Amino acid sequence: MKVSKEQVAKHRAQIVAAAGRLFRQRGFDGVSVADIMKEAGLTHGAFYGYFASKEALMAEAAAQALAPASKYLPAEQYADNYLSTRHRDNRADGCMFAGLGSEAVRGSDDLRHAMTEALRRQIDRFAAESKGRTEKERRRAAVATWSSMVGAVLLARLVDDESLSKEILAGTRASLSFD
Amino acid sequence: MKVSKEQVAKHRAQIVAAAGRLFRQRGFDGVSVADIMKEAGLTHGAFYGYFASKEALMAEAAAQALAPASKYLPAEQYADNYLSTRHRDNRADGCMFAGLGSEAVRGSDDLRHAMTEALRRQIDRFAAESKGRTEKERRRAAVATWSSMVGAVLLARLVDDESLSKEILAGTRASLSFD
DNA sequence: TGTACATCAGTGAACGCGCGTTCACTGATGTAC
DNA sequence: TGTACATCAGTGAACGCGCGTTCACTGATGTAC
Repeated sequence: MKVSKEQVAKHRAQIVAAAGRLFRQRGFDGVSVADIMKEAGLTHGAFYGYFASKEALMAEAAAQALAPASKYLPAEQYADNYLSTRHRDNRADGCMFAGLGSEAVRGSDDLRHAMTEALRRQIDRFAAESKGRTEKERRRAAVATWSSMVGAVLLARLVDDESLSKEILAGTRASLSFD
Repeated sequence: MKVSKEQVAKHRAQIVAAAGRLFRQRGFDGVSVADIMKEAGLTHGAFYGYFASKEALMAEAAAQALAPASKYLPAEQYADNYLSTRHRDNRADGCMFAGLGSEAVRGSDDLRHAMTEALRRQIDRFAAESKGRTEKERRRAAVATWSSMVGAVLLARLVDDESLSKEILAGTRASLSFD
């Protein structure tokens, strides 16, 4: 049955949000269109009224999940949260790069582009709070900082030894220093 | 038709090697059992004479691809190679962590265990060549170094802008310092 | 404001396809004499 | 060393299944009068 325009907008947002969470939790290939639509409270048939393909939703869900956070945190605090066991254990709401990075490498141009733009924002942001006399030095520090944060969460999740996992998070956190 | 014992051993090695390359290149879900067997020069039906399941092969191929390199390189030189565009562009023979990390997180216990053991070896190795007066400090440095190297290759591959990609590799390389 | 009808979001069955896995069969290997 | 036969690695057809996607249909929405 037809549904009001407000419902349509709400349903679209629900689909994108559900996809963002499920993809991060189970990976792009680990989630079916039917899974996403069920999570959004609809049946799978309605999907193609909203998106051209699963691939198109992947790019849109990623762009949405990568949008800048509403509240800004200083880099020190951001790093504390990022390198926490809470983030490590909460893939569904966590970082796209650490959660879907190696799958996204093989993704569509749109997906990779959305991730590239988000990465640029992240580096610019860190550069503003990094040590270094020149802009070049600060960017260099920002790049290294962000690489190590993403790598650390990825490895901390991968490892099957809780104490090694914590060592990775804490060791990486301790090696970071901001302005 | 039956085949000699030498052939059997050779075929097994070919399957594991083909799987290691294809998985890294296209991801676990992007490669079928038939793809692997074709690459190994056999037909798909023979697969289950060698392995109990695709998942079992995933763990074995990972363990094999993670085995310590035959020739040892000093950390400085290892980092140069690791953070090169050559490594970035050669996923099939590259690092398992950067290539399959976010998929392996959702993998079998065996797969994750093989990766954990390889990670331990890598950290021990770097710790031996890291700066720091105490063993604790050297381990901390090694953890941070390895996190940033894995993260950098992952991000350098993901990005759709060649100059940003190179900046990630070079910026991360420049931030590393060994003993 | 009330009524008639065109629109179209959502449903659920159905499609074709590729996947992991199984299996009856084939024919070379390797063993027993 | 030569022959007869049991073994078993490899083949390729077939299986059931879940996937992404399509589509005829339904019925609530929203518009025209």
